Amino acid sequence: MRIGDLAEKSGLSTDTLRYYEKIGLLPKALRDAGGRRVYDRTILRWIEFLDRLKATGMGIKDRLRYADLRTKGATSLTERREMLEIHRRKVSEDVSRLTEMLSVLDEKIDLYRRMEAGEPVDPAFESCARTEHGAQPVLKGQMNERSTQSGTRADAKP
Amino acid sequence: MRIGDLAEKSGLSTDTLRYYEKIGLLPKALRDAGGRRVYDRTILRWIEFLDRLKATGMGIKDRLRYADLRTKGATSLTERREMLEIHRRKVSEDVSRLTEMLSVLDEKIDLYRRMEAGEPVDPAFESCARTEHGAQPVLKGQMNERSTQSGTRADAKP
DNA sequence: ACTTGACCTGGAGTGCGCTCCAACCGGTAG
DNA sequence: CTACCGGTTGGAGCGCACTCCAGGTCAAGT
Repeated sequence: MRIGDLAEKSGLSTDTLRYYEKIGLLPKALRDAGGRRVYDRTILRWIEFLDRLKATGMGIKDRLRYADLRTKGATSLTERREMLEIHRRKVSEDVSRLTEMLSVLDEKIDLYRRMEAGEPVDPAFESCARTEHGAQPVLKGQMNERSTQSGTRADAKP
Repeated sequence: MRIGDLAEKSGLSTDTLRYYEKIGLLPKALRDAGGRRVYDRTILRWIEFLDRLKATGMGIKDRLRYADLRTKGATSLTERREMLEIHRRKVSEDVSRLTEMLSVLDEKIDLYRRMEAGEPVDPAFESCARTEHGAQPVLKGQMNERSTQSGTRADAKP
């Protein structure tokens, strides 16, 4: 399997694969007679796992650290487990944050929908979708693009 | 309220606040006699919401787009709602991905724990934690830092 | 009057994570 | 033989999202 095939199978570009090898995320590939990288399919598991780490917010440095530990074999098991546990906690926090956001979005989408329908939405307004509220010029009129701002300051950056 | 206070209350740095204003995420602040930015606490809601969008993976361009729509008032309600709906879908997908990862991590952490305890873990090995498997040099010996690699290849760089 | 400190500006610098490029090489098909 | 494809390298460039800095202004405290 050469780099092009691996790229196709892994979903990463050949550039990215070489880059990952360069920085040490991927082990240095064996070469064929012509100096071209040759891969065996087991690398796909590792790439897939790396990808998952990345997709769940682990930065390159930590992935690198993990990759490095992995090359050290069984002696690094504990450290790797600890890294995964730390990551697990982060992912779990992310899930909470995102889930919370889902309901904020639902409230807001619903609010907007009601406003679009012309429903009077005023009292609960702020408490209901306790985030920012759509628009500030409730008093319509004088609301062209760049109106509401620039108290002092006449230049700034035309 | 001046920029320092806002920074403290919002958790953003003064630099970031000015940067956000420069790119248009925040409306141009009013100025006091001395040319210093003055904020009123309502801006905090908006910042908080922006922060949530960011924390849930919305890039600056989209936040900017949303901010821009917001300045247009009620006429942009539908577009804003559509943006939020699209974002909602993304967030929801992220939750799925992260949740999936949680179980992958749990399996792997558990596997590592069992390996640390010296339990024989071989048959289910690959299928159980169907990702990469910890270490390849099961045959220990000759495993110093940079051993396992560089089959062909003797030069490479100089 | 002077110092301090918070603020102002434009612009340069940073770190991440790729992505693209020029210039070259090697194997195969026509 | 030659064209072409897919690989090789080192290094430059990019987009994002800040972050830092020099050099300056202003207002309030001692």
